[in-house]
Parts: sequence; structure tokens; C-alpha cells
Amino acid sequence: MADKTDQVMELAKRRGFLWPSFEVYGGAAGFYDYGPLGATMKKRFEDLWRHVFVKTEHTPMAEIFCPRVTPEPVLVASGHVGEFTDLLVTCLACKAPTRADHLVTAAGYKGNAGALKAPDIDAQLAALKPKCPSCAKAAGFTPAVKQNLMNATEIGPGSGRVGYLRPETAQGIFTDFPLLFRHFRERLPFGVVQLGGSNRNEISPRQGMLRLREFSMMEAEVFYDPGKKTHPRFSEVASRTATFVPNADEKDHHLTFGQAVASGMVANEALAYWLARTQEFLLAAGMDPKRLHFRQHLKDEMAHYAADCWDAEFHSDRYGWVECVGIADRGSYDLTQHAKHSGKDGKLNPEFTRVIAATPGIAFTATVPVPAKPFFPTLKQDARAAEAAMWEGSAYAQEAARRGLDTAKWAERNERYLITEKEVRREPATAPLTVQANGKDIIVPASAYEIATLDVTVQGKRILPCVIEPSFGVDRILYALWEHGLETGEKNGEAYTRLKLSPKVAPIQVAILPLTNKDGLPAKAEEIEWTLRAAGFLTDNDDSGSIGRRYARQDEVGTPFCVTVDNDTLKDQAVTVRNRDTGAQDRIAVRGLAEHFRAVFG
RNA sequence: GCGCGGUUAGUCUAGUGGUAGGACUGUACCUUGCCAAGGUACAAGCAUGGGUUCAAAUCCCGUACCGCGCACCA
Repeated sequence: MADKTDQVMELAKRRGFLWPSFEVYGGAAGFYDYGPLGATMKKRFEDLWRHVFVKTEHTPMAEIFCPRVTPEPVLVASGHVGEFTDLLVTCLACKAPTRADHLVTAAGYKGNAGALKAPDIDAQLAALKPKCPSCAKAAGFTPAVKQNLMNATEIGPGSGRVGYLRPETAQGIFTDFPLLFRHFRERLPFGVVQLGGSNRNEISPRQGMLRLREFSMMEAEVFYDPGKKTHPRFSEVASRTATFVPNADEKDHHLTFGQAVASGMVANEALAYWLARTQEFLLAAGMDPKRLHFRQHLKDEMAHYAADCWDAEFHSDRYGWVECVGIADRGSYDLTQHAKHSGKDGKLNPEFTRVIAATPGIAFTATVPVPAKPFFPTLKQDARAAEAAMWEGSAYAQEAARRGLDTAKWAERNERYLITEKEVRREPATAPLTVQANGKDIIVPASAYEIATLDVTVQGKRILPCVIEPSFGVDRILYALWEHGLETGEKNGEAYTRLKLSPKVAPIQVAILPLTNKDGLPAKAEEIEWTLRAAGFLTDNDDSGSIGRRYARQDEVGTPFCVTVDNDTLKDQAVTVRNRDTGAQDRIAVRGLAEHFRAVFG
């Protein structure tokens, strides 16, 4: 009993969309080749994504391309080196490495050894005293160490510099952030996208296209001022509707994106905007709207740094709801990590903390008590603490705090305003001042301090931008388009398959079919085909078998239009254009054919 | 990683130890003149390694790959 997945995979393999990689050598789990039609469709699909997320996006957007081989420190900072791990021990006698959980299980441990932490593994090994599978001696093992599950490699021969194939494309964008910020002329927001391959050495690749060891991603990292997670064009998407599954009740809510923000279901406007754009893209690519929803991560599923996270999920007959896009408000987590790890002496790398323009109109004037000449000799060891207390208790400091300005020059903050303080006046104090410092009241005599009046101007704010990340799994979505597009039924009592691919991603846009192989029709068909190719269309030319058979072939690979060349064509210079979905036929002049299709394909 | 099931042409499938069969697809020619018509011919297969046996697609063991469950899972 072939279910939809079987039908899709059978069709994909038979017609050149998708092939198991390296099959003549026995294959390799978790890898697929895109065949001629699949590769073309993938390319069109990615170009459609660029159209939505770069070309027609009002936020300034740019595409970059980074290497897949990534030096270890980058992935230490991102947390991947610490996360993708298994435990490994080494035999003290023969130095052969073994996976610790296997060893423990083989020695009789009941339960899930894979869930044991390193100290538990060590304890089990000490108790069970297993033999080394390599040398058969029970000589003991080294303590368990974490073995990373990323695909490791070397950078340079024998240099010992460790690298990994990246598990996501995002890190290249984050590490380039200082350069990108400059490229965008130091203004937020802006977005950077990357399309490319990533690798995860999955323990157990499963479910066809849904869990691969090498896969393609399309990721956008959109950087925002943390205080301004809005989008100027939100009104254009606010009235569109979608199905939301919030973590509060895990039920379907049919709402507009505007309502989802207003009700607080989606954390902020910018995030909701990217959800809407994601929906727009997926529907344009051909996903079934009834089989698409947005599911909010459960509270324990959400990473601790994520302010909010929604997955776009498509519904598959066999697999149920499948995540294919993750849209996360990642806060400033990634930039913070890279700022910390690439910084010196434990300080944030200033390359990652960015000065942005100030909000106008927050300059003010206020007074602050400042030490006069006798201050230090008078107060002696309490002087430093008293000075700080005077500053903190001043009208100036209180006004600054009220306005959210951080005036503490020594503060290690991710976010602070850059201010200039200009002293406009200084007057002698008229009364003693009492401050609390070092756990006691300290009286500062009037002779020991003066009153300074400061003009304060906010020049800008030093921040770590936060980021909203729409991250697309290419292979999963392509699978969804095949499954959602697949239409099986009967035609004249025979099984009939139609693949209703969106014209925007179909690998063949127009098939040219000479009605017969006589009377110069094939030559005419070829001439017409080349006209269309020259106009930029993806075409196929099929003169084999009956016309019905050829329509069926094209329907099966999702070709939206067939052009039939008949004997009349030679006389009237017109062809029949047949619509895949409706079967409708139009007579179109050859001369205007390219223009006709240009209009149809948009 | 553990467990269960599977692997025969491009695809689907028959085949309980004795020459691997069919359907569909494909290609060529004839035919056909707008929705998988017909004829003729051709091409194409037992995942892999070992074992048992006079003889293995078939029985046994290992491996790879595929699917499912469990485990794992930015």
C-alpha cells in the first residue's frame, strides 16, 4: 500500500528530481542528489526566496557567501562544540577509542547508556570493568570525553588546527557582523542572507528528505535596535490571515498577523512581519495553505535566549506536522557570544557593540556635586566611596536614570548611551552634604566640594543589536511542495498523476510538442523552442509517443504549459497552448508567444 | 545506537533449492493528428560479502541501504 510519501519518492526518483547519493557504491544514508529536474527546481525555488527576502524587501537586505569549513573557536562561541556530542573513552592498554555508551551497554548496563553524563559513565566503567573491544584486555579506560558530532576536518595539512563543516549558515553572518554593519552605513535595521549547504553528522538519518546529513538552508539574519522591533511596512501584511498554534493552549487560532501582535501572542511586530513574509513565500512556492501553520515553540522547547520562536510547519500525510522554517527572535545572544569570545581580557569585542544614533531631545542640564581641593585630604580613606555616592545621589544622576541613561563610566553593559557632559558652571557649596558610603554616614563639609552644572547631550547609544532569524530548510520544503502538489486520480479509467507545481518553481515552464513527426513539424517546434529559450524560458521538447502520452509526461513533472505545433501552425503561424490544471487550450500567435508567457509567468 | 520489517530492470511486482517471468515506462520504426490508442522490434534486474549445497533470488551469517518504533536531536 503505497502512501503519499512512497508515491512522491517513487516519482521523484523515476523522473529525475531526486536520487539517493552514490547509489552504485551502495549509497550513503542521509545524502540525496538532486537530479536534472530537481536541481533546476531547487535553483528556481532559491531564486524565488531571494525575490521575496532580498529584492522586494523594504528592509535593506544583502546576500553573502561564507565557507563551509569553519574554525573551531567560531563554533565554540556559538555553542555547537559543546552541544553536538557523544562520550568517548580510550583503552589504557592499546589506546583504541570506543564509544562509552556502547561499551557500558555491552558490559551489561540496563537502561539508556546514551543518556549518561561523563561522570556516570566513568562510574559504570569502574564498576563493570569491561574488556576493550579492540585488544580484549580489561586494562581500564581514560575518563569519558565528549566527542563532537559535527563533521570534523583539518584546516591545513598536519597543522593541528581543528575545523568543522558548519551545522548552519548563520554563524558566517554573525562573524561578519562588524563588516556588514559598516556596509550598511551603520544604520539599523538591516538584514543579511545566506543560502548554502550545512552538515550535521546525524546519528540516524531518517524520513527521507526530512533528516539529512548534508542539507541546504536559506537563512536571513535581520539586525534590529532592541528597542525598535517594528517594521515600516507591517500595515501591508497586518490583515493577512494565518493559522497560529500558540504554546499557551496549543490550539489553532485563525487570526490576522495584526491581531496576533495586538493580542500579544506574537512577541513583536518585526517577528510577526517575518512570519507573514514567510507565509507569502511558502504559498508562492506552492505549499497548500490548508496544510501550513505557525506553531510557537513550547516554553521548554524555546532556547533560553529566545524571546519568541515560531516554526512554520507543513502537514505531511505520513509524518504529520513537520517543521520547515524556524523564525526566532534570538535577542542579542549570537552577537554577545561572538563579542565575548573574540574580545580581549574578558571584555566584549567593541567591534560587535555598535553606536547608533540617539533619540532626539533627551539632552538636559543638571547639577552634580564634585570634589574640591580639600576633599581628599579631608575625607582620606572614605574619599573614593564618598565621591561615588555623591555622584549617584546627584540631581544629574537621578535625572539620567529617569531618562534611562547609564552614566557609570566603568559599567560593563551591553547597552549604554554615549553621552557628552559639558560643564557650564561651577559654584561653591553652601552647606555640608551627608552621603552614605562604606556603611556609615559621611559628612562632606561645604569647603570640600563644589556644585557643577552639566549640559548633557546624548550622542548615541552603544548596543548589541538583536536579531530575528527566519531560517528555511530547503530540502524539507521542496519535499512538501512535491507532496502537496501531487494529485493522483483517474483519467479515462486509467491512473493519472499530476504534479501541481507552482509555475514559479516548476523545472520546465513550457514543453514544445510537435503533434506529429511529419511535414516539418519537429523542425518548426525546435524553432519555436529556441525562440522561447532565447527569451529566458525553461523548455522541453518532446516528440515521442502520442500527444496524450506527452501531455501525461509533462503533467507528471509539473510543467504548467504545453505548446502544440500542428499543420495549421505552418499556415497561420499560431500554436495551441494547453493549461496543465484546466486542460484549456488557447490559440496563440507564435510571434507573440514569448510575450504571452512573460505575462503569464509574471 | 537498539529492536522489527524490507531490498528482483528506470518504476511496480511474480518467483519455497534446479535456465528469473510479467506489467508499466523508455528507445527505434510503422501508425496516430490535441489528452497515457495500436503493431513490430530492442534495451534493462536478483543490494553486497561470506557460508551451506551437486545446485542459492530462494536457506544461514555479516555488511550497506530503505521504512517503522525506541533512544538521540541547532
